Amino acid sequence: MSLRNAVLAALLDGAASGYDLAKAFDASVANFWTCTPQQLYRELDRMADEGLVEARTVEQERRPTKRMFTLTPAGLEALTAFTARQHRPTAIRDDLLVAVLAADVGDTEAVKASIRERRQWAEAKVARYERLRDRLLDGRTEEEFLATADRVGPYLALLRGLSFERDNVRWCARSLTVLERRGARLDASG
Amino acid sequence: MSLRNAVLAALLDGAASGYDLAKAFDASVANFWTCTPQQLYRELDRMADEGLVEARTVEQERRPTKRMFTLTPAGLEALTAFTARQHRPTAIRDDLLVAVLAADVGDTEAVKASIRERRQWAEAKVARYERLRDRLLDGRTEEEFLATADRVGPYLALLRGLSFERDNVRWCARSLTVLERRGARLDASG
DNA sequence: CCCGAATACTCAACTTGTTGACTAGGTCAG
DNA sequence: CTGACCTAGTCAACAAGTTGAGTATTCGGG
Repeated sequence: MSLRNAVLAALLDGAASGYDLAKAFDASVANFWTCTPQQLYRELDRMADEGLVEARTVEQERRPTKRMFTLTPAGLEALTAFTARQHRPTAIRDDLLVAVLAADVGDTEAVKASIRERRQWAEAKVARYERLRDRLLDGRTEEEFLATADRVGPYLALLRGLSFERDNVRWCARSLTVLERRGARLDASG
Repeated sequence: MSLRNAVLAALLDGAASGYDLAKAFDASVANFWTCTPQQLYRELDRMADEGLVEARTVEQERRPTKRMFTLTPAGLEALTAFTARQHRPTAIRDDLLVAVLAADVGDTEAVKASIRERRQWAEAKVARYERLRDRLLDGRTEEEFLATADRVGPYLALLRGLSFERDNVRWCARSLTVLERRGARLDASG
């Protein structure tokens, strides 16, 4: 039910095709909601059936026909109702953490490699988010932006994604030093 | 497939019943993997079928009969194989963030209330994790613990949960001030 | 002595999320 | 001029996660 709300929120930025959303998600909503194209198409169909979005088929010159989706008043209402509801806290739900939990018993070297890889990925994500932030700010200071912008929600959501990934980087670095020091110690003693 | 690995990792701490796990999860694995009791029972049955865990039925005096599960060598092997695999990064996947994304358009007051509630919840979680950490450290400094402990994985995973919730608290506070200042400004101007 | 909570599950139905294969033209680099 | 990637989807099947109800006993509080 919540992919639905993420889609509604994404459509606040204007009309989009399923294909657009599949990629645009990556630049905005993906901070906190990922999905595959299939999920999007399915959900968009359902939402169209229920009148939350309107689909217009658009024929194109040298490209496949696409369907553009826009929010309907009913969709906006559903989104507002959603924002008025309570939201349950979530956990991180990350395979890497499960692997770290078992790192001492399992393949420690492989886990260390995974952490290194994750750190790099998170650093890339941080850089990406920072570019997005700069684009949103568009030369203004944060102060100015917050005073003048139409909507601050997307900025706040972006900040959460940014600090999450920064935190990931820090944690990866810390975990690596711990596991490496430990490896050295175990080598020396046993 | 990953609840499975979380269960295997949880069983590293010793035998447990489904019911135990349903609660113990909250104290260790829940940092990064939540589930309902039903999911656990179902998964445990499957794992028993596949020989990853062994179930012993234990009759009790004044309580319902329970089944205690222990890791089998095959289970340990499966867990090791899991730690050797690559793990995909995850997003936060939090309804509250979707609501914040649409906060300007939706019910802003309700979203602010949700953020306040979430902040409190996260603070409670931080306190809980800190108690757990103290119990793990058991009077030792972190340095000492890392040098002497059998397994450091659970500690590292705990640290990730802890910093995640601290980050949540900070973000909630920040978002609240932004939304409140904005509310005041909008009231004054229009 | 009764009510509610805790222990320890089971069964069934449902919604979400994932995976893989398929269609079919357009564009661009080598 | 060919092969790989991009656009813009569709269909089907499955795995994972959620929700709600039901069972049967025991313990503690008022």
